[in-house]
Amino acid sequence: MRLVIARCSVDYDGRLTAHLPLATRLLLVKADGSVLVHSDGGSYKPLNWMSPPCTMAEVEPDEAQAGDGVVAVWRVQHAKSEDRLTVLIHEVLHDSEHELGVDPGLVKDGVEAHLQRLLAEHIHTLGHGWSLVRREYMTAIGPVDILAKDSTGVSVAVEIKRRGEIDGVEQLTRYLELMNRDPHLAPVTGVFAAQQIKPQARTLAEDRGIRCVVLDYDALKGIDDAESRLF
Amino acid sequence: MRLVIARCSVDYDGRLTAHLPLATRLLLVKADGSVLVHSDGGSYKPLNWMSPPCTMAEVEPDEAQAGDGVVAVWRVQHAKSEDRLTVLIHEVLHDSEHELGVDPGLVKDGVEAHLQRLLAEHIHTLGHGWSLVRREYMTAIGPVDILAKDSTGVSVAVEIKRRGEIDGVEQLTRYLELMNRDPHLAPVTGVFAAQQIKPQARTLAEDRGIRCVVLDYDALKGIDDAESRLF
DNA sequence: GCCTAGGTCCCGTTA
DNA sequence: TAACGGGGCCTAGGC
Repeated sequence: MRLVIARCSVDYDGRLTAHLPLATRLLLVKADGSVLVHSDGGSYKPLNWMSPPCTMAEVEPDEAQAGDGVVAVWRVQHAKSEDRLTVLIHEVLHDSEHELGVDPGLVKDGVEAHLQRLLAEHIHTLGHGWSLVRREYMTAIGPVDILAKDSTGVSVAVEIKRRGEIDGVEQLTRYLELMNRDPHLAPVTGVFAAQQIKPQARTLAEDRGIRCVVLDYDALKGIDDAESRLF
Repeated sequence: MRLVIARCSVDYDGRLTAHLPLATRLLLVKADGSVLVHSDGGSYKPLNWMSPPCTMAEVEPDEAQAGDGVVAVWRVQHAKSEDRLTVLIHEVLHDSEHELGVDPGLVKDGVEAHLQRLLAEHIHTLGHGWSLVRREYMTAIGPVDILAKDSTGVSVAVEIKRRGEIDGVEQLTRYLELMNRDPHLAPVTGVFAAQQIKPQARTLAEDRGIRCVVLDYDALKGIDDAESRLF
């Protein structure tokens, strides 16, 4: 990993064109050749960048560039597309190289998959006498997160989201339309379950007879922990 | 901006929990207090991070941590939530501070807004004799990108995307349903215009009688430039 | 302030 | 390989 602090201007040309005027920035060159251009604020997203696979070449400025005060030019070319990043360096304030090695990677917990597992294991939180048929129930247009039966034996398709928005309701609607055409399953009702449900999504869902349920991840995990302590 | 290369482990606890085992990484502390943890590969996204507004405190390791070889602990706490990042530093290999100043920011060209402007100005590329009614035509459920009239005077709602996927077709369908209930507008036909249209989206659109048009940004810009040169 | 829509989205998973 | 769905999404614009 190479770290360079430099006064520079940057141009990106590819899926769009973008330009950064002359200023002092961090240029970060990773071992795989990718380049990030960071300012001293904003978010984790660089101002500009080139993703791997790509190659970086440091070339001499031409006469016009040298006349403008450019001391070096970086050409970063993506290997599989026409995307190109050009850095015109006017002054180098820091330049260091570091050996990092391969990273063991990130371990996550608490995303949608966990919500789905927890809700499947405690399907009775949706209603007394409910039972799980299966998770990831396959249909012709994709998997339904959970298929269950209510206390009267009627099939229920459950769509789970961390944040319930309109496209999640559309997705569940497509599943319900399809499943209700299957005489072995019909009638199938719908439950839209999310940690948070946007007003537009709730309105659309209820307009279509889909029940909305707000999930509490910590409460579900609490039930899970309490039950596992019994064994 | 502070640049630290260190052997460290990192824990994030907030919207989810995540852990990075001990390895050598770049720790980047920006002027606004935000912290990025980068490995020597992957993408522009850090392995872990804390977004501003947040505060970073460097504290002494406790006895147990010191016994594990920890020489310093960074506690990065988000100012408006319970999100917290903890970095346990085992060895510092580099540590430098740099003054960057405020960045003048990025200038972009070629995003959806530009496509919309270009297509609105050259609406005849969709059909001979077509005319623009207006961009961002407001409806009860949101703005339609472009409302136009074809050569016979029939209203056309145009939805523009850089990449045309299924939810764009759903969006246009909702607009069309609503607008066709308005006797002043009906009948309204639909055009789904994008630089690239996914097969599933095309199938769904055509099944609903929506015409699909692939846009060529460079060609539209060429027309634009050619016309502007006439004046 | 919240909410919506777009992104050089990125990135994993799966058909 | 291409497409689809999720993200600690982030970020800009509208109300």
